[in-house]
Amino acid sequence: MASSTREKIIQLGDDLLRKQGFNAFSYADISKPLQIKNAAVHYHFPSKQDLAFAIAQWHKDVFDRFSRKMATKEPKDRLKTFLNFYHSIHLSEKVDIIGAFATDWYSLGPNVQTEVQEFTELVIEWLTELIQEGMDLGQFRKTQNTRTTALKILSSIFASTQLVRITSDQDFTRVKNSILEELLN
Amino acid sequence: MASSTREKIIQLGDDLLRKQGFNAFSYADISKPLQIKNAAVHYHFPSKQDLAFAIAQWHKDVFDRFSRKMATKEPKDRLKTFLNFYHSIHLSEKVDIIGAFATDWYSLGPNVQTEVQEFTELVIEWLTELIQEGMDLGQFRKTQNTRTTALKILSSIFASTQLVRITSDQDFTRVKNSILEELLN
DNA sequence: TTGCAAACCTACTAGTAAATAAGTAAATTA
DNA sequence: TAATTTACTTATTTACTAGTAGGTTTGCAA
Repeated sequence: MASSTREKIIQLGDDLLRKQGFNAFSYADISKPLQIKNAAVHYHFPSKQDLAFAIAQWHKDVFDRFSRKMATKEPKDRLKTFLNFYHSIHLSEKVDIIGAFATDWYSLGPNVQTEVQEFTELVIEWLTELIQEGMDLGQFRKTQNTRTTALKILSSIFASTQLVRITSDQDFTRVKNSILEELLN
Repeated sequence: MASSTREKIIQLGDDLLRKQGFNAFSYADISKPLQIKNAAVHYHFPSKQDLAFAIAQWHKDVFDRFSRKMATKEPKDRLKTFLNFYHSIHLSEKVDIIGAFATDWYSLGPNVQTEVQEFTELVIEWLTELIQEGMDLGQFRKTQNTRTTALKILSSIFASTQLVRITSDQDFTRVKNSILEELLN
């Protein structure tokens, strides 16, 4: 079964949110490419907040499947896959969803904010555990606070998807490689 | 002489840009608090792009004065002041201007983009020189590529102003302190 | 004191935004 | 097969957006 209209709207909404920002796209930007009418988008997502909620929820689902699939792999490879994922974001000229939601934070309704918070905490905890495990296995250099290390990795990699819009592509690869190098023993 | 209307518009525009995003505020959001009419804002800044340009220019000017004032201080103190500056951004519930411009990048006209690029390069170069100097003086740990280190510091600190909107205040302080600790010998 | 420009205001336009009401065709279920 | 639901469309509304044309006031300069 090909993806439903609902799924296509979420995908396109996510694309637009991360390329242009929540307030920079309209329902027309979604309905036109999908060759449906404005009201059809409202049928699936009565308000733009409902769409934002669905996008946040989708990211939670995807990350959940991702972390399950990665569970068996060793910390180093898990981190590499994570960083490569951000590389693909960079190549598609989007920014990370966390940064996109963060800069548009005050445009989001309370339930969307909660969903975004849950997703973000999921990512941070996953990274924190990964780092702890890598340290326990002697693959990673010891750091004082694993959550802080996780926060620094997350923030520098997601900020890079933003920063390189302004500077250059090379800067992304530099930061990406450096994150791994710094952690490895 | 108290600050002119023009200056007040730039200040308020900058506040709104960094609190809500470029597409989330209107000229009405500027004219109302300043108790002037919509057209008065258009008198000073015919288009919203002109306002964005002036905001970018203002940041360049401020950073220029900042770097001049800091020139005599030693690297460690320069970095501390820089990080404290970001702490004040965090406290005012804004995000950093670089991240704000980056996420709204495709809403900006070419001349605004150029101005933002110049400002950002100014900051990166200032940080790079600071790190090199600190390393030469033996205050900072040696790193392979000083620009990469600068990029990582900049990205993790400006992303933190975004991330802590979603997570918690503590996370900002953690990252901030860790940046300094990691660099110091 | 006249002329003129800076800094506004009044009043408006054209376009776009999100959102809704009411209707329809096709599929699903009872 | 009758009733209902799903997935839309057509048509419209309300509200706001950036931007403009033209008039007014104020202060300064010739």
